[in-house]
Amino acid sequence: MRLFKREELAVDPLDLARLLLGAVIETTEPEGTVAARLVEVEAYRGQDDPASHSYRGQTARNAVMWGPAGHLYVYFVYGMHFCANVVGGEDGGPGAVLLRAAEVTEGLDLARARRKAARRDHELAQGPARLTSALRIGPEHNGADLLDPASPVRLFTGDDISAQDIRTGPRVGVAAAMDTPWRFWIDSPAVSAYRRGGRVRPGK
DNA sequence: TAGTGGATTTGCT
DNA sequence: GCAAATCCACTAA
Repeated sequence: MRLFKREELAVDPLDLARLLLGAVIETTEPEGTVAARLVEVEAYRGQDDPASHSYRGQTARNAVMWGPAGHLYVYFVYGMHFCANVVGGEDGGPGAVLLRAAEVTEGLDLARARRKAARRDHELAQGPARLTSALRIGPEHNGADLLDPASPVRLFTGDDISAQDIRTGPRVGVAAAMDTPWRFWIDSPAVSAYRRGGRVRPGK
């Protein structure tokens, strides 16, 4: 297992998404280290992708998406949760891959303590906000370099996943992207359940 | 076990 | 103002 190289990640998000399946993300805190193997991701591009945060241009929140590949983009959603992305694409151009689900492989006790609602281990990081919660990724990690061995968040290469084991489908919870199958996953109990885009619960 | 309401930031309309 | 790349506690059967 080794850290990724910057040039490996500076590719189109669609290619980066496949690359990240099976890769391992690891966070280190004073209390210990938690590592997880990515089993589900979604690609987000730039101005040609209406579902992307970067579609309408650069803002204070999504500025990291325009930066160099290999950094972490963390954003806040629904007033409660954080989601983590790996920045891809070329410098000066937006692009990122949302980390949706992973299997915790190291630091299980720590992850269980952080995710008290998870009744089974495969639920520890089964979903984008659960993943950040299990790994304790927060706003302080926004813009962190995933390729620096001294960084609190790092990204390692994992198993080679053969193309035939990669499943694709529409992205989850994205109203504007029902016809772009940019969600990628591999068989695992930790893959999150698919939910249709648009307002899931109309009314209220 | 299935269904629903709530927490509460960000940025566009 | 409103909708969003969500999760979980609570309720009813």
